[in-house]
Amino acid sequence: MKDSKQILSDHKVSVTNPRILVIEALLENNNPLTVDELQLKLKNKVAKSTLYRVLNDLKKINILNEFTNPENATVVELLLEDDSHHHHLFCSDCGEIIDIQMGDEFERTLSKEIKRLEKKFNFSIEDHRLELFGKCTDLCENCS
Amino acid sequence: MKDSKQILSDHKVSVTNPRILVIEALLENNNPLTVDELQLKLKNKVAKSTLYRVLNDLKKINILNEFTNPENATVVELLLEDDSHHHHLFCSDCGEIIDIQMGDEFERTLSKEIKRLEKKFNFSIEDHRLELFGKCTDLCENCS
DNA sequence: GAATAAATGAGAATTATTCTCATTTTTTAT
DNA sequence: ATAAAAAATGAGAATAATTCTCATTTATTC
Repeated sequence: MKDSKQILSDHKVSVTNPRILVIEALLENNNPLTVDELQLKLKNKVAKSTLYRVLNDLKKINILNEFTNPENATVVELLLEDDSHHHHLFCSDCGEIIDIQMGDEFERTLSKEIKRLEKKFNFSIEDHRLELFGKCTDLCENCS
Repeated sequence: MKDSKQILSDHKVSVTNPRILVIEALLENNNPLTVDELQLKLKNKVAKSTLYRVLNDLKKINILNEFTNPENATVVELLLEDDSHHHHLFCSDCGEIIDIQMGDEFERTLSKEIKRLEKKFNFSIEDHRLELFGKCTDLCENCS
């Protein structure tokens, strides 16, 4: 597993206990967590205000991705250098969020479309996000 | 312009003044509005609690699309029968949100990918959302 | 290791949204 | 058209998520 202290010093920010604990909690999970789930994992070890501050710190150094699930709860995940571009699949039954990669053909087609839209709307498009919504049919223990 | 009273009665819900005003405010704009912007447009005419209730009512009858902008503010737009499937483009300078349509080739490629992912994760995927982020370079009066 | 700078914890403040309930409006049935 | 019943509204209280404040603690620098 990656070294949380190393991650922090690589990004030239102070290495503190709350930051280490938050990064470790996020590293333990392969998939994104809601802030509530994260808070639970850290129970008592990091103050609520500190947790939010640390999340903002990690966003500032660009190693945290933040988005919302279909219930509008905030979801976070670590984004380390070697993670490649990915999207998310949400289960509306159990709330699970799965990281997905789209195939090359998809990303190529999307790039073409983005070029077209940039011209059409005179925009410079810098990023995109694709979210898929559905139900995990029998994969997960929460969904029957 | 569409008749807001008609829309409500077509969906078998009571035709009330706050609902009419909210629908009309949304009809006036082609692009989505944040709840704050909507509240401003309705200034004094609809109570805050009623506005939120009406938005929930419209969601229940499936004529309202709700999502969040990159600042996590709630954004809403009317979704009437003849509106076709579309996505959103966000300007990070002025906050404008533009409805966009993707070309057929894109949607075809996406469908193929979705089938692949359904098998891979044993999911039934029912919906998707694509969001593009960028800056409108000289289109808009707010962006220099 | 001392001085300086930065981060933390606890809880107050803020913001967005939902809830409560007495009153008003709309619908239904005559 | 009217009365009774049902549903929606307004005002503000309650709740939830997030940010802010500030005295204390912890990290960094030299």
